[in-house]
Amino acid sequence: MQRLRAAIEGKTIATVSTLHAALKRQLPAASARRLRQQRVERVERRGKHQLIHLKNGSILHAHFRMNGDWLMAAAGDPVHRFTRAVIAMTDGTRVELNDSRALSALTFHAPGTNPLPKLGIEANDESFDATQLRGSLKSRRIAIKPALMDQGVVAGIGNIYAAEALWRAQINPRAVASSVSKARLEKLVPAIKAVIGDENRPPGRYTDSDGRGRFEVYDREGKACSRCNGKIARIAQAGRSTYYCPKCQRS
DNA sequence: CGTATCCTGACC
DNA sequence: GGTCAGGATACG
Repeated sequence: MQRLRAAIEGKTIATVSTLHAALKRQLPAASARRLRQQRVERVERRGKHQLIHLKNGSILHAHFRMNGDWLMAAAGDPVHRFTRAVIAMTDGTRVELNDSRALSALTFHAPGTNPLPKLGIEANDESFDATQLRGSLKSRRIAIKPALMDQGVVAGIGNIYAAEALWRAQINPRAVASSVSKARLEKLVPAIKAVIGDENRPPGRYTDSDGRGRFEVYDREGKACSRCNGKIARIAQAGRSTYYCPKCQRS
């Protein structure tokens, strides 16, 4: 996001091209054409969504889903193997939407239209605290983990961060969302802020260059919990894997 | 609530 | 050659 902002804010789009059928479907040539010669006024993040606001009020919306990332290149550089779309600026800067699985979203929105679904509060919002979270969870009788992944509760929490935050706050992922105590939520809020704000965790990278996992519970089934030495378990919730420590994450 | 769909690299 | 993972969406 910061890199994208630095690369294109204040500059003018020359062309936007899609290189993969799935992306072409989302951003047809006619829409891509409407982006030409538009100045990028600002780049905004809302949860996992990235909004590129253009001079005439139209918006280019991007969402990486799981694997996507921006690659910065210059005119003339070879296009990366997994680049699915390219934003070329008039000064020669090139930004590539790199996504091996091509599940990313890239869509055009005419001036005045809202590109976003209903989103909950941002984790870094000042007013995001235990009271606020309790309010959003009050009526939710689903498990806390899928509730956290609901973008309408807190924007930007995915499968991995939900599990990591619950581990930090020592909350059982199966606990009913509406019944999690205020005291636990008081721990959960800073845990979410810490996990989401961890700049050392680039998107789409689950392991360090040396191959060591960088998460406390995610993808660590059967391994020892770093806090209590319990054995990390894996369960399925809402069709997703949930990893947690049954010994120190009790409801 | 659950399940299928999209898509493809990585792993068996 | 088969299975899985992941986020969002659509649907039973």
